[in-house]
Amino acid sequence: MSVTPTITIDSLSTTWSPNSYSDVSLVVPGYSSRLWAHESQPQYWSKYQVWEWLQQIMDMHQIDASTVPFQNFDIDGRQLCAMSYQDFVRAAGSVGPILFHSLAELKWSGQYHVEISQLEIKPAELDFSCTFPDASYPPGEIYDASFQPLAPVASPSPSSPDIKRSYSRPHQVKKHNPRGTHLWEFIRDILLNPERNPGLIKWEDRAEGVFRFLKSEAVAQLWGKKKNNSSMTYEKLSRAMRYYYKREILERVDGRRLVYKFGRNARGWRESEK
DNA sequence: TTTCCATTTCCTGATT
DNA sequence: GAATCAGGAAATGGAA
Repeated sequence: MSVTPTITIDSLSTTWSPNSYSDVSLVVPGYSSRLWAHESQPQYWSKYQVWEWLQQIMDMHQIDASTVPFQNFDIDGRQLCAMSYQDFVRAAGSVGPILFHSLAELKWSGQYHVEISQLEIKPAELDFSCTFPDASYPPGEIYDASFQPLAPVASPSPSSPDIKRSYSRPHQVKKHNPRGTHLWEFIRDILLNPERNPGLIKWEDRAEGVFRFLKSEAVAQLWGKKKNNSSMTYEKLSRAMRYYYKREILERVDGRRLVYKFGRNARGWRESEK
């Protein structure tokens, strides 16, 4: 599905100001320094850049990529910028508000003036019950507790210091996953977005969830980079992978080196789940 | 402060 | 012989 924009962000107005409450850097340390490498303004992004942006937001907020239907964002920057707040909520569920605010901030930072002081969307209209599919998570696997959807764009005043407390988390947002993305999710995301890390891991049998490391040490280093651990090696990474056997997140593939298979408790890798 | 969890680190031995 | 696999044991560090 692609979202058909109804109200443009440009036409929206609200008391919310991207420079006040929704300063993402307050929520995600390091955001500013990483703040979107694209020189161009979002309305000029290609589809690929839109996906890159999405992926980066997922990474920054440690949101499981499988919870956001990327196919809903098979659009270019111009179409993205034409999406309303509700379009984002429709397209990305509880992650929608984060995407909306992030985009709004980008537009502001790019001198892209957004007149949002007249927005009429009420919090009650926002569907924070839209779900992360429970089935997307194995029993005991939980969503990032640190994930806090930004408050809706309407009242109360975003300048209120209590703003982030004034909206409860969606109840579907599961607790835990305290350190962000799990290793198996990291691996899965590489497989699902090979254009981001070409040649590192590849599917051996997509339908069965069998995959093979092509550059095991490179993957380990990438994982180490993510965990801020420069001494990560494939040896260590593979030990962590083997622990997944017991939890049935991975299954053994006997007799084949560097080959693993997703188990019954691994979610989000099947094409039908995307 | 304690407990829990998901690794991380180190190790020995087996297999390819 | 090197790389990888398997799994035990202990350590680590963040979050609740």
